[in-house]
This record gives sequence, C-alpha cells and structure tokens, in this order.
Amino acid sequence: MIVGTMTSRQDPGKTRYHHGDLRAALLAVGDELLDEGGPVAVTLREAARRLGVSATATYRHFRDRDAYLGALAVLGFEAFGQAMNEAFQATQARADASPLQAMGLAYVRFAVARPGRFRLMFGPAVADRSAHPALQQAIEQASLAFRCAASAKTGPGGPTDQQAVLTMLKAWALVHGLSQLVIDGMLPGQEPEMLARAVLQAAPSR
Amino acid sequence: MIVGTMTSRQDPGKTRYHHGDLRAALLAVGDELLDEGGPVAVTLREAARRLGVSATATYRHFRDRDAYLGALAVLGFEAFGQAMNEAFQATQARADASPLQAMGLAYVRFAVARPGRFRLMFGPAVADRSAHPALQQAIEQASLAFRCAASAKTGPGGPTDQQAVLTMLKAWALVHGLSQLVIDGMLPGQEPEMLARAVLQAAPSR
DNA sequence: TGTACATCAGTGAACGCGCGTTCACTGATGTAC
DNA sequence: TGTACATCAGTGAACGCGCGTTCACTGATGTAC
Repeated sequence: MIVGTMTSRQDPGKTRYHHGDLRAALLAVGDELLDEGGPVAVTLREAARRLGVSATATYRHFRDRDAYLGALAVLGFEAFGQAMNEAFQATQARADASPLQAMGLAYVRFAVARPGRFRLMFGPAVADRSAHPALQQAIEQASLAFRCAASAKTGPGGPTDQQAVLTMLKAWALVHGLSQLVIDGMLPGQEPEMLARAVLQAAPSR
Repeated sequence: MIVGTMTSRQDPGKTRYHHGDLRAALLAVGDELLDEGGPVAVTLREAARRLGVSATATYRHFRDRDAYLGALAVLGFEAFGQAMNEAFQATQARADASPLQAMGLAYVRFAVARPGRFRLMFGPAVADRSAHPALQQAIEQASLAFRCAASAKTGPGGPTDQQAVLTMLKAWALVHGLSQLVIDGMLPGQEPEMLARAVLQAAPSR
C-alpha cells in the first residue's frame, strides 16, 4: 500500500502507473480549487487533470463528487476546530484575555483566509450533511472548543446553562455574520481585522 | 409596446408570437427557480422553458445570465428594503418598541422565507456587484432603513456617529449570521423565530 | 528465493446531459405619410 | 382610413464546453506456497 514518500503532485520526471497516495493528493488540490473558485470550482475532472491522472481514477477514492466535497468539508472543520482550540488555549495562560473574543477573532481570520473552504463548510454545497457521518462528527468535534469556552465562562455558580447557550449562540451568530459579510464583499474597503476587533469589543450591542 | 394585461405565464390557449411582457415574466420565474434551488438553479434555458418560449428570446431582455441574476438581485434588495422599512415604521408608532429588534426579526424572517433569494443577494452568485450599477443603488436604498434606525437611536446628544455605526454593524452581523446559520442548516431542530427573538433580546452579549 | 495468482489502482473511450451563447431568420407591431 | 416600411420580439438550429459517470480494460503490487 505505502509505496514510500511521494510528493502530492505526480512527479513529471518518473511517471509511474500508481500514484502513491492519490486520495491525499486529490484532497490537496481540492483545497486549491476551493481557494481559487469556491465550491463550484471543485470538480473531479479538474482535480484529476491537475494531478496528471485520468478522471476515472478519482472514483477509486471517492464514490462521487458529493463524497469528495464531503471529505474536503471534513478537513475544513478539522482545521477550523484546531484553530479555535489554539485560540482558546492561548487565552487560558493569561487571566486578562477573553476566550470568546480570541476565538471570535480566529473565526473571522479563518473565513477571510480561506473563504472557499469556509463556504464549503457552512454553505449549501454539501446539500445533506446527514449523509456524511464523518462530517457530522467533524462538526461535533469542532464545536467542542466552543462548549469549552462557554463552560469556562459560566463556571460554578455562574448563569444557568440556558443563558450560557444563548451567549454562545449570540457570539457565534455575530462572528459568523461578520465573516460572511466580509467575504461576500458587503463591507468593501474595510479592514477585516479591524472590523472584527471593533465588533468583538466589550461594549454591549445595546 | 404595451399590449394589454397579460398573465405572467404564457396562456397555453391562445399562443401569440409576442409574449407581452417577457422580461417581467422571466423575473417572476427566476424568483421561483431561486426558491426551488437557489442561485445555481437560475438558468436562462430553464426560465425560457417554463414560459414556453425559446431560449434565445431571453437575450432580448438580458445581455447574459449575469445580467439576469443581477436584475433578480435588484428585485431582492428592493423587497428586502421594503420589509425593513415596514418593520421600522411599525415601531415608530409605539414608544416601547425597539426599531433594531423589529428590523432584526424581519431580517431573519426574510432570509428564512426566501433563502434562495437571500443567497443570491448576499452570496457570490453575482461575482462583481460593481458591474451592476442598479444593484449597487438597490443596496444603497435598502440600507437607508438601517441608517434611519441608527440615527433615530442616537438622536441629538446621543453617542458619537462612530459608535452608532459600530452598533449598527454589530446588529447587522448578528442577524445576518443567525440567518445564514439557520438557512444553512447549522441549527437544526430549532425554531428560527424563537432563535431570533432570543438572540435579539435586550441582554448584552457579555 | 521464485513464481502463480488474486487484488488493487490505474487507463481511455464513450455517453448523455444541460448549459450559455451566436446565427440567420421571421412574424408582429407601430408609425409616417 | 390605408398602406409601406422600419423596428421590435420572437424562432430554431447549431456550436462548443465541461461536467459526472460507466464500461471494459490493463499494468502494478503483494502474498501464499
């Protein structure tokens, strides 16, 4: 199975019949396609073309295009969850840092850095998420960081669970909305980083 | 030019060569297509097919598909602006009503009622909004309602302009994010109306 | 250490689809006289 | 009130594209003996 270390791109010099790790390579170019043109640009044919492989070879690794998109979304949520966790962990060392703010900032940064990926993860490209158990699991895993932050915030003797959930939902909607507005070009000429910082300021919304 | 009153669908009984108001009819079915399958489902060919008209006839009324989508987005923003204005006006009669809350609720309702339209308006389907002057104008017009609410909120002797803008941006991001999360199925099993009310409650986000 | 063979991961041709768009055209309409 | 004619709003055939997907196949690989 494992042939040895290979670059994800097929080495044009020594072309071999077997790619080595085509699945991983397909996921890598899928991410590129996502960056270049969003979910609609992610195509089995184009991915195969970029790897110098026949279009049909892709079907050895993904049942169909939807499975491919699903796998890419899983990777997206994994990277996303990691970013959230890192942001959360970084605040645990210092008492003055707000986890929710740090995670919110990381959220917007993630969306701005990889809008195509973000759209795939949250948009309608993967129509039926329940058809991808791995995807649901990845989402669950990613949302763990949020739950951590929420429970750390309330703590013992804090507000009720329901209030904590609501606080989290509001924070989520806030940063998600800002992310969408920014990547969809509804706030042109504004520095995303500044917007995020401003919106995440301590000042209540009313 | 004006042939008389016609239904938007071509009457199958007496087929005439000239449709009457094909442009308006195309916009109407475009809205249907938006409802049924979102922006990707909006196709000149399918729209023509539904109206019993040749595909080429559509080019008498729209330069290309992008122009068609742009026109649909314009209508979307007009309906949206109207909904926002109505929500705002309704609060002006009663002193205890919050304009921002009412508009936020109307915002989420709009997105939930017509997700396809919402996605067309705010999503990447119309890639370059600056290529559609009418669209930019419609957006400007729609955002007038927001500005009204913001200035009504601050009033004379209120917070600085910059603070008012920030407050508005936060409210916008909040309701936009909630709308997106709901229509993208990230909050399954939750009643959108309830979520919106909860999130828009007076309680500050921290 | 060799070898037969099952299995795995590719290939290339092909099908069918639906789309956007162009072309030369024709039927319907409105208007100047 | 009629009529010639310009203009407008349709038609139908066609092109080219890129896609997803299936099919029968073949080269490469690993393993039992």
